[in-house]
Amino acid sequence: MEKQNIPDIVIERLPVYLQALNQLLREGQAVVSSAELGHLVDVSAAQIRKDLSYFGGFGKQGSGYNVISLIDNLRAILHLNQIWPVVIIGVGNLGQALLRYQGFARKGFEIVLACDNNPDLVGTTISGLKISDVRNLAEDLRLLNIRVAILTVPAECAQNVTDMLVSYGIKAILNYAPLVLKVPESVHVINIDPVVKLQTLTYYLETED
Amino acid sequence: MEKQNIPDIVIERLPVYLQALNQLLREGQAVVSSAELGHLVDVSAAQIRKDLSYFGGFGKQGSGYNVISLIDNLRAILHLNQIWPVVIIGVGNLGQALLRYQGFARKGFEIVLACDNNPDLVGTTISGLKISDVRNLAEDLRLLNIRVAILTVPAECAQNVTDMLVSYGIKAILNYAPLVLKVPESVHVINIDPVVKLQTLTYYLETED
DNA sequence: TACTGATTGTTAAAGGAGTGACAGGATGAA
DNA sequence: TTCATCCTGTCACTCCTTTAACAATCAGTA
Repeated sequence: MEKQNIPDIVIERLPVYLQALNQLLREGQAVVSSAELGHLVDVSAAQIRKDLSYFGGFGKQGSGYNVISLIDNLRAILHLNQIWPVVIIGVGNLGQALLRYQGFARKGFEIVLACDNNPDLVGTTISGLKISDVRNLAEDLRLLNIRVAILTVPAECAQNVTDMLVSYGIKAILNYAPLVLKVPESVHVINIDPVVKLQTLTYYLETED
Repeated sequence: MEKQNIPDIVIERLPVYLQALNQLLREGQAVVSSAELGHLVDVSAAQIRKDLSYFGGFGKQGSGYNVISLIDNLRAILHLNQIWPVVIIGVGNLGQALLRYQGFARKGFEIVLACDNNPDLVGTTISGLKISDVRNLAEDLRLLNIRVAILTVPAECAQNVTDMLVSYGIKAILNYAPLVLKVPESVHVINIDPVVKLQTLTYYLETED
């Protein structure tokens, strides 16, 4: 209902706010002002208030935002009140590292499936999860009701794999492969190729070397 | 000289264009139109022409852009005509995966230093590189003339490590730690916490589960 | 209760970014 | 050479995002 009118860029900031709020919670802070939160995440206070006001008035004049309650609201907005089952496609270096990463579980995600096409890998266990054969992907995804995928395969097969994922009902892809994936409008993709990000950074560096 | 007036968002698109152009080069295509390139990277043709025109007229009316020459120009703009030495700070799962990743070398970067504070790791060799003690960081960075860092340490120590890096002359940080780093204006940071990206994606998913 | 200080939600204005349209140059064919 | 076609670079316009300002409201104190 609310979805269509709210800019993507606002949505991208919400998880960052959530991150900072969780830190405040750990430190035992009960209330935070837009100015203080803005300082933590490097966003202007006015912008934070405007972003949050898209979803309703969560703050209290004179004091600010209740940390716990704002966390709850943001989690609801971002649909983080459930644990999302996630598949990792491609268990190379990066896929294995993500499998071992302990940061997903507490943040609303659980890696419940990891698959590869390498017969040496299929059947082995990494971080408590048995690597599945990509040939079973359709059934695995259906049985586990997975709609979120992390794609860590080589660029050469990334589009093929993506087409499979889309046809099997995947709706969100976190893409580590170095290319722009073609997907239907109903599927959401975020790219995080480290090389692209580094190449953005070097633009700003002096080259007198 | 050109730097100040060009929007960050334009700069962020350039490496993506470069990625697609390299693919065209591998496929042997000599010339590309803004429309075709736009289709590859999911950007409008007008936007590509406008982005490129910030830096000069690289195209030819009637035919389009010469692939090789546009690659050369973009590489120059992004300062990729040199190999940038890079340090990886924190050799946990993710740091090790990035160390083993072969995708940096051909794209303008070389991991020349990896360090950690874990005595069990220091001195071991991963992917041909001997892990250095973080206590030697100041000298290592100076000797190797490193200005680009990849940060893969736990959130708890990320800001401390960042302060060290900044004081030792690091100017660009690719931050995998789940927090917003505080740095001086002269230092550039890009964040790629996978959890933040996933949490952005789930906003767009139906929650009837 | 009345007053002071603080902070939100909202509105209007300012500032940036994206789009559409087209003049003008390049190419190739007749 | 002339003509028809193609595609860039750019300008004006529209749309989107951010900022600044302030009325409304809350909490604490006297």
